[in-house]
Amino acid sequence: MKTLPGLENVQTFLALAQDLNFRRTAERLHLDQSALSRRIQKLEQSLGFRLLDRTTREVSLTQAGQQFYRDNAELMRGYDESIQAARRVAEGKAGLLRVAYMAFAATELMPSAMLRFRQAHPYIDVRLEYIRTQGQKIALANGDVDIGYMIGPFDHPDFTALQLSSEPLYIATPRNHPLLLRPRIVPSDLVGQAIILGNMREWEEYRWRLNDMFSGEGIALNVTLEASNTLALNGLVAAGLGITIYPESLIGFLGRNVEVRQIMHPAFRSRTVLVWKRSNRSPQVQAFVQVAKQIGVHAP
Amino acid sequence: MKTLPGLENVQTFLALAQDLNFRRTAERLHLDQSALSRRIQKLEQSLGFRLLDRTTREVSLTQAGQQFYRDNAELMRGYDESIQAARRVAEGKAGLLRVAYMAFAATELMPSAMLRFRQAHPYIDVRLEYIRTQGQKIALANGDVDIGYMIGPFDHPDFTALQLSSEPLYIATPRNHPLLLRPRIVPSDLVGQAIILGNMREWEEYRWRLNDMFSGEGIALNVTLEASNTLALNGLVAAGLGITIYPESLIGFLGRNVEVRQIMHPAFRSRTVLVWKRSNRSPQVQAFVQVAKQIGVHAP
DNA sequence: GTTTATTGATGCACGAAATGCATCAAAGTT
DNA sequence: AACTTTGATGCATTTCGTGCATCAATAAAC
Repeated sequence: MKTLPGLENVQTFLALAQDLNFRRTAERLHLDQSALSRRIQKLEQSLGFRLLDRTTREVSLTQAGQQFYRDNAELMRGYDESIQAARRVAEGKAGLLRVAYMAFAATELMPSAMLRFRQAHPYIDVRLEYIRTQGQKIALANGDVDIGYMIGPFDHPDFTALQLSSEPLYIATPRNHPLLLRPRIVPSDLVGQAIILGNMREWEEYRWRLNDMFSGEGIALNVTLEASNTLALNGLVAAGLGITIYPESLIGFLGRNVEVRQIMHPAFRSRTVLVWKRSNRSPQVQAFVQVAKQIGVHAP
Repeated sequence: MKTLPGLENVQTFLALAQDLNFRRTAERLHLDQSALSRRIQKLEQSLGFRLLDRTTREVSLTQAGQQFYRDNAELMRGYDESIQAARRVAEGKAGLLRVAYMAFAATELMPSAMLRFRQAHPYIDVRLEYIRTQGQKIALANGDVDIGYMIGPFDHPDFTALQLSSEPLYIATPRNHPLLLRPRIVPSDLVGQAIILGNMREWEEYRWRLNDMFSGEGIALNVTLEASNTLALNGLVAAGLGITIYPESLIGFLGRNVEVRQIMHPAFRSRTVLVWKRSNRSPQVQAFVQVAKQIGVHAP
């Protein structure tokens, strides 16, 4: 391992960069001004370039100093977090696991995995967070969460994705809808049907997938109304304004004023995948994957 | 600024954690074994928990030590990079800017912005990378790139998105196609047309957007064939197997054996947005945005 | 224009802290 | 049972960082 220059004094530099005044900073660090002056000199010398321009009257960051400050302020925050993470582990908590989930995993997959996970690993702290599929990809890449339940498929070299379920889709209609008379519903039955869906902002990924399924069958997805929440969606359907399409895991949460029928078609399914960063080899993640994969129902 | 414990000795710990042997590591660091032993003791003491289990015969990382090693190996890599970045700045290079782009920005937007950027900021190194929209979101979040041209719209609190262009879509048909007889092409003309598109893996975002436009008009997007590259796409269209849909910026790259017509509809357009992390305030990014926004054609 | 106050840098003596050497106890190997 | 290798520890030595006093440069005050 190559030894990195100046590491000892980075904190000192950061403190100085904050108020750009040797005497004040020195006082704040309970240090003599001369000592501070020399620390910075030493840091600059070991780096090989200047971080600060100093006249006898004022101090300012050089371009390089600004760059160095931005980067290292961030890194020191990261170091602080790494200590806290390790301390949690040392204190018997086997660590922290941050799990993201979206609506389709919220009713079955996530809760039952969580139940078994808590039993198997009571000392791992779990932090749950509701994030939609698109946001999860970003949160995972950022390291804001460790693992996420999202709408699949998801394919990316930096991530591992494990398909947990593939559930059929259902239509939800008003109670007296003509479609209910049919013995079985297939996609072509939906041609020309007025369809009500959640709006793009909230349901982006799901709607894209639906669009894809429909166009795969050569059927226009005729969205006549959008709703921003599930209650409104249910109400609009019950009132006879159209039908909606729900994955199996959510139909239990529809009101009794609507009827549901499964769409019988191999492509009309919603897949849920568990995704984590390939580089994240923490035991918490591995343990969770182990548990979660046993919960997967209707797995591929 | 709170002072962070143990920072001086983290590198030493990392070196030791790599071969888990005090004597060998000490030698590698040109240090006495006793000194190394004490450094680690001191680090552990300042952290308040053990990092290593040591018997007189073998050394192993504790759980906390593993966690600490994983996190800090990463951080030290980051520190090394921060030095190099600052050094580049110090050497007169005004820094490094990593730009990602996708196909639709590759012909006009990105190259002309790049031209003007190099003239205005000759000392900023630019690294260009071809990444598709979905991958860019992840690369941005990871900090692998600074800024990206992607298919819009894109809305996320962590990012700033600037719409640069909104270009019309065109159909590309074989030379003798009946649609060419119409005075103008509107979306409803495409009902029932056999459409050939790039496959999902490569064209995911574009296809989703197309799906969305079509379903917005209540038209089925009837994809009869998929191709994995542009040449094949062009060939299949020319051979009369169907038509394809291209944004304006790419029609110049189609062969002479196909004809193009603009789709006349306000929603049938492709938007290109420039996206960067809101937290990334580096002057390179700001400078690039400044230049790129002046290039934007047909801006909103 | 002179004085005064404040800035960061520097010479020097001191002291804390890290190092190297020698040695020890523990544990596997022969 | 003798030997080797492991990491820990006591102690003398050296290194290195610190505080104090002071300096030169510069801006503000008079």
